[in-house]
Amino acid sequence: MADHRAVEPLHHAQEPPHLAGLNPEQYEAVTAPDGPLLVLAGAGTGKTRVLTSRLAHLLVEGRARPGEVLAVTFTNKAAREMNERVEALIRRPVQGLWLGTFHSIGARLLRRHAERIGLEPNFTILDTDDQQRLLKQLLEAAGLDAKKFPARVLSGIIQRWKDRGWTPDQVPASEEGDFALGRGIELYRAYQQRLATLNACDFGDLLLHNLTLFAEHPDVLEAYQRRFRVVLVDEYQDTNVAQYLWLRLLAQHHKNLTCVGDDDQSIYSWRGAEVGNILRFEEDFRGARVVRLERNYRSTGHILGAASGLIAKNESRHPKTLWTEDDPGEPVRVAGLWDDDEEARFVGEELEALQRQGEALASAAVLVRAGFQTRAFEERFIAIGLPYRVVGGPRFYERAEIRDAIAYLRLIRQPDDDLAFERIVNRPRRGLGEATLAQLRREARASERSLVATAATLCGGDALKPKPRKALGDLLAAFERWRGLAETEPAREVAETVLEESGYVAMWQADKSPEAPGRLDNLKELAHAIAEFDTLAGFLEHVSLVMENASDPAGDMVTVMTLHGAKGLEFDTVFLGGWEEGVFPNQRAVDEGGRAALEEERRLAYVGVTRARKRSCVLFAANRRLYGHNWVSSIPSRFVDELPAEHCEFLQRDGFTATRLRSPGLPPKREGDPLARFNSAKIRKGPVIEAVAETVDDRGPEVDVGARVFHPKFGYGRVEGADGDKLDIAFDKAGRKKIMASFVEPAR
DNA sequence: GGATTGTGTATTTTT
DNA sequence: TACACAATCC
Repeated sequence: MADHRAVEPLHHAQEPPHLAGLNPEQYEAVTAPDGPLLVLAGAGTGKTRVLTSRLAHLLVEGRARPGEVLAVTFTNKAAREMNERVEALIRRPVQGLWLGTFHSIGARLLRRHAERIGLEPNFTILDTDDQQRLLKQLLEAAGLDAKKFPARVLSGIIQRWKDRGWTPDQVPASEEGDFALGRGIELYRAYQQRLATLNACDFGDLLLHNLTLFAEHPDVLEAYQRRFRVVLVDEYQDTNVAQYLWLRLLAQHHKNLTCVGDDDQSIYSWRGAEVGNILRFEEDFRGARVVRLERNYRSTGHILGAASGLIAKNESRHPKTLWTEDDPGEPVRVAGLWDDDEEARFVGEELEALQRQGEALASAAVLVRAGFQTRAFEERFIAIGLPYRVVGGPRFYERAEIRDAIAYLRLIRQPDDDLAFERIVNRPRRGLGEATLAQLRREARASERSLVATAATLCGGDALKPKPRKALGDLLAAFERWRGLAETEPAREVAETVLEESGYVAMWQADKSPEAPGRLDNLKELAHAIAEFDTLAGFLEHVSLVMENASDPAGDMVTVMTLHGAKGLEFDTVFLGGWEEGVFPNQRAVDEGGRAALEEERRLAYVGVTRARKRSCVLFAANRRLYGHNWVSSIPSRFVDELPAEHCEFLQRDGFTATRLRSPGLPPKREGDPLARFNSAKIRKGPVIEAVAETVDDRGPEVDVGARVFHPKFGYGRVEGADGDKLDIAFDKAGRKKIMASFVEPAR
């Protein structure tokens, strides 16, 4: 993203900093008059720079005061960066901007007007874990089999509905799939009711409730419409329908909306993002000006050429051609290897070579499609003592101990937070088990009150056995005490006291598992973070909306992460692992999303290649270990074939390490030239992962994973895997089943 | 009520 | 393989 390189100035030296050194297109975008503006900014063309410069420009020119600017991003990081850069450009702090993520601004608006839609201003923001817990309860209450209908799936369905801006009443009946026997919408409604009772929201609600608020209270909407003279949006290609509607409403009065994005980098459709939003911009906002940024300041000619050739295979896109005045540089190297271990070894050796040439490890990254691929690299890097860091994984606030601690704090702030209560009633163990809890829930439901309120009543009577009654009473008394404390003491004091007195810290101190010390450290870090906040409320908001992984890249190390995680970043050298059919493009994505999903996978490939400034290296392996000891053989990704040959260098066998150590039994013995298979393999349509040789039983007919099969009762399906002589088949109509191989025959 | 054993599942994850 | 969750046992 960062473009710090000097560009020959178009205008003269007296230009203010926010206009200095812009190329003509950037200048046009930054200085464009009021009105809808779409900046189509290819990878590495200075997108963030344009956005921040425009914001600075509008402020400096007095076209808007800070309080009249709404600037939205997707990530906190982007928001922070934007703020810093604007301040750097105009050389003073800016206060009063509405600058933040969609979610944080949605929450801010919602807290102001919560009562208008039946919430209290101190509503809790639930995360995914809470959501699923709640949904699970609802599924159970509805008498549905949690195995067959996992809360995780329902949560996904509801989120997608929310992404499209649908309240339960607005979900079209045709959208009701077969989940939960066609009771999805009903469950969605029940879920929303439950949230309202809990005075809680999930992430999707932060926007959806805004939409409801605006629809039901035009006065509120109008106030904001008038207020926001300027609306700026980053990564517009990633907006979902709800966000689009929200923006359109807010920008409607002044119609002064600037959206920056790149349809070729839309990689979040599975999270509800609609590429259509950016493709349709000119229709949606009449008279919109469109500026294309096509001059790339990041990558060499070969890298750009390879990436452009690849992305040109997509049909749904705004055509654009990136160019650079840079040298062609090194061609993109493409290497085929025997298996994932060898792939990792190859990368390790390359990194060591780079290091010998004086390159910093921190300037290199290994990018993969999915998390499981990082393992081979990690093992190899550990083996050769190469410093690395894996970005991603569970976030700080998703860790169990942090969530527990936060549940205590939430409960102090909002006694009716049943989810928080359930989480910590018995952590540490207080002898309040399932039986007591079930009784509590029953009573609570009957009296339509929260668990804490019910518990208080129950402790007064003799419905509970003495032991649990005492334990529960003590806990409630403790909370009363802590709430009193919270009135006077700073948030950090409160948190520390609570964690001590509740026995929570002691619980981990007593724990002898190897993770325990780390967890205690995390709790300390949490307390440290709280110190920055005056109020518990402020901290909790921060935690649910902002808090990120504490990942300080201390020292010189290689970054290993997923392609999704790499968006917006850049490195001198990038290794792109696992370019095999099935892995990348990911089989499941293609199965579920068809051509559109394939194009998204291709965009992901494009994002990957364009992360590199100087060197890009694409890798694929003939054999790969999936979960433990399942080996799959695969053929190179079609994306490998789509890389224009004139920008690539295909490494020959000589480039590989010839000798290998192999653990017993696995995988298929190497016969002849491993590349021979690749060279002869033509990308085939249809099934892509060839076979799970080890797991298909000899007695049954050999059926390839990925094969289409027919079953007399369940109809057509696709073989997903094999276990002995049973095949794991995903039937088009009947769902996923394990079937004896002899019952099916190849389709057609 | 708590510990233990067994079973099923396994993309991507800005908030 | 690894992990989460549920059924099962003490």
